[in-house]
Amino acid sequence: MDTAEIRSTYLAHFANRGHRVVPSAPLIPSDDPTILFTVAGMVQFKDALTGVETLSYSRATSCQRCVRAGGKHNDLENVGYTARHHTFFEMLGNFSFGDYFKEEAIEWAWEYVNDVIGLEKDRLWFTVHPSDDEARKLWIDKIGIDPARVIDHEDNFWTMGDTGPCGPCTEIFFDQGPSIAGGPPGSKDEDGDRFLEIWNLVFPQFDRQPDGELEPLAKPGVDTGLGLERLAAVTQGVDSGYGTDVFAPIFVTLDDIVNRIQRVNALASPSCRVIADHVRAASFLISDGILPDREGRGYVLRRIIRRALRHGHKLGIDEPFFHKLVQPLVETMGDAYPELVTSQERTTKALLDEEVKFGETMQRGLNLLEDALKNLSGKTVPGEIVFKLYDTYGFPVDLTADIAREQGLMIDQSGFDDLMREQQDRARAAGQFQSTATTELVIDGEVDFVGYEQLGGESQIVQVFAVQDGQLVETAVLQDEQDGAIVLERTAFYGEAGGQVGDIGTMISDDAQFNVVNVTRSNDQFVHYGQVQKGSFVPSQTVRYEVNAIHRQDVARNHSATHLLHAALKRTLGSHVQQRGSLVEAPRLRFDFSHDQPVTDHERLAIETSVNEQILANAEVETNVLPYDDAIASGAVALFGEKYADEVRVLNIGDGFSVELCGGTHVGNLGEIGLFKIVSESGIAAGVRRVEAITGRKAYERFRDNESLLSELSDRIGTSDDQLPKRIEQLVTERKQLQKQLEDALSMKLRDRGADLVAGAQDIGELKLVASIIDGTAETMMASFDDVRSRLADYVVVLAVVDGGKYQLVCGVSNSLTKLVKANDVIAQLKTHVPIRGGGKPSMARAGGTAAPADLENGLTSLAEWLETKLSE
RNA sequence: GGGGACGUAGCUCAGUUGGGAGAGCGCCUCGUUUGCACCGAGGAGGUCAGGGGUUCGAGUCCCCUUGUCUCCA
Repeated sequence: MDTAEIRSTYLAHFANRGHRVVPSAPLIPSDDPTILFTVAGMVQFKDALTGVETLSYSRATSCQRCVRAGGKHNDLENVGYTARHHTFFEMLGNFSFGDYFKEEAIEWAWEYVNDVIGLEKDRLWFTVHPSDDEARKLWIDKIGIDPARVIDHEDNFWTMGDTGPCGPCTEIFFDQGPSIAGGPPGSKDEDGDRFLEIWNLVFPQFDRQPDGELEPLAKPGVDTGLGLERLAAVTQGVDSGYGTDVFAPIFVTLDDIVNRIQRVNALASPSCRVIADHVRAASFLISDGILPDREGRGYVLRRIIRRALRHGHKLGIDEPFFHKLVQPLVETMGDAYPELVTSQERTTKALLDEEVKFGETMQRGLNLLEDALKNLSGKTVPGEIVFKLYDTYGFPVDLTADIAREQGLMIDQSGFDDLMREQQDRARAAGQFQSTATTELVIDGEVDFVGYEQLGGESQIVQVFAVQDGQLVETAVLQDEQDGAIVLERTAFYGEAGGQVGDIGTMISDDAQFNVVNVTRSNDQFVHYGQVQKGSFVPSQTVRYEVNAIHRQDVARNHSATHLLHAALKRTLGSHVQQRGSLVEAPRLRFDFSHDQPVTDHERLAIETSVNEQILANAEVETNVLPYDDAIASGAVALFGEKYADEVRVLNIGDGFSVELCGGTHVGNLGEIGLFKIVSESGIAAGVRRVEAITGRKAYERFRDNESLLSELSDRIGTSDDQLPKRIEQLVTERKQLQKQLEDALSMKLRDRGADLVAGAQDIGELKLVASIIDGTAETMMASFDDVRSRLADYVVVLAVVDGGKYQLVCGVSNSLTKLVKANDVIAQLKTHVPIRGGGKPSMARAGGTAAPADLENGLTSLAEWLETKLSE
């Protein structure tokens, strides 16, 4: 049975048993910061399994793409050396959210492996948790398994964390026969590949308390995971996933590449297996929006790619090859994963780029290593050097060892390991951020939101809250001048969501007024925060509410503009652009998105222009409410990390320019935005850029201010606006020329001064002493200094200028004399007369200070005498 | 989230307890030569990533910002 058939028969098997077939979630978990990647089928159902969330169905089945290559679930190092580990694999699963339990789960699993796949009973083994009599009984009595093949195993207990849902599990193993080493589960040889775990059925039935107590869960569930590659290997009679049909075209290509260099059976070569595995992980990660990067998920991806490249290098491949494997991968998996096909070009390019980049890193590392080895004494390369090459320059440790070995050297592995451990400890210690457990207000009921159509109306108050000690507390009456919050039956106020801030406005009733300053959501209720202006408010009271229309309109402009910006970014920079954060408020908008380099001026202009063209075209903003699946099928953009209801609101802005799911408030026609202007672009995290922009009134104000700034500038310079750049250019050039002329003139003048200074030199024995305070700056002093020196053979020259109340001194001694007199000694001598500081080399020294002129004069005069005694020593 | 390294002329880079901003290639002018990186002489080109601090003096030391490379979580 080929892989595609296993996939489809599995999903059909469970669909026939009332399961909703749910498509594979992306590899990036939408809203789970605790894991790097989707590591199992249950990841997308976590909230449903724990009862936090209720779905419209209680049974689901899926074929989930998974990556285990970083964080807690990390199989990276094992890949290639065992038959069963993959960084990328597909997990078939069926799930019950408080619906069926052990009996059905075990029965249906058995029907699948036995009836559908046709695995022989006497090749299957089972494990259960020692405490789980129920599961053991089901296997033996209901299914009729030989009790000797149902093994108790302490490990068969699944937990999600230290607390929370957990429960026993039962596993199905397949015996691949005596030709492969290994023993049945529970035996001492269980780590071998002979007995292959193919399916794990987990039964979350307890809720572990902080004190360790296991409390029975009200609605126990089922969560199973069947390894697709393993089952395919078993049914196809091969000893590992690498031998199955999904891998075949990859190995054909790989065989072709490698066998140009050496005779290798690619399928049996660990290096080739690593490469074949990693191209799947890398390609799927890239198609799910990740790019090789320095941090986080992107870093894990980079490690996967570079590990593959290193194995390619080991095989003797010395040119980019990895990207060539994308094509054969798409051939086998493109049907099941259409996103692979659409991203094929992008994936190939990303891999090729990374290959080139890694080549540069390797070359740089080789140069550094060569230098380090040159200066090495002894036979061992110190751990610090190995570590530095790896840590700072990314040069693989095993490669360092290879090169060292070629030169008869060893590397200090344990020294390296120590440093590595320090690095890990440091990072781990710093990574433990405290959980900010804020007590959130939870309010039941659902508000009737009429804010899309109206800005005002009447409603009854449901609840009122007062602020006490910084917290909201429900109260019977909200008094005059009190800060608090009001919950209404019906409202037009938009509650903060999706990056859009809450509305502001007022509530009025008879003699009372409440100013709303913010509105947030609690479940399906809206909480209107604010202050009582006069009177008081109580539940059941009827109020007239009024949203501030100007604020609403400013926000709407920015929100619609945000959608246009998002679409323009995608069109201009590429489809890898994903929204990473968004803030929409009245004065401005802020949009964070994935992009791995700064946006160039040119791109920025193109984006801005594109948005403004849409505004000028003034299309009507269309809103439709559709079933979620229909909306996605029609190409609407949904956001990672957002949960959507079955019915969603789809905004079509600019006749299809931007089609996005959104619950926010928008303008009616794009022209209302007026003008869109990007005011800043910056990086906020690795691979994440931030754009801030303004629209409407703010954009106009900015335009107006810039206009007046411009006319002020042109007034000052005395030219028209459009001539300003040219005129400034002229002025700058002119200034440069004048400066140069001035310098030339000065140096002409100083040449004469040089002659004068030499003429005034004192003879001290064989040498000439020049010691003078001259006019000019530190800069011109150096010119004179040069000039004087060029006119003399054996000399001591000291020149000084006064510049801004400070002295600058320079002292030079001809090389012929530095054995007798050192320039820094001259400075030291001067220090005894004048409070200056400085120093330098024997041939030249510099100093400065804030002495009175007379002191300096005295100091310089004293030098002649000092020199004479010095020379006579 | 925590470390390490780097940013100097158009390009590749050097710059040693802090003391006058450099080399090679490229470019321009002149000369010589005219077949394989021609040669010789002269010249232009720099906010030493940006900002702040310490200092008489900062490319060099300290802090911040920004960008690039890299390891770890």
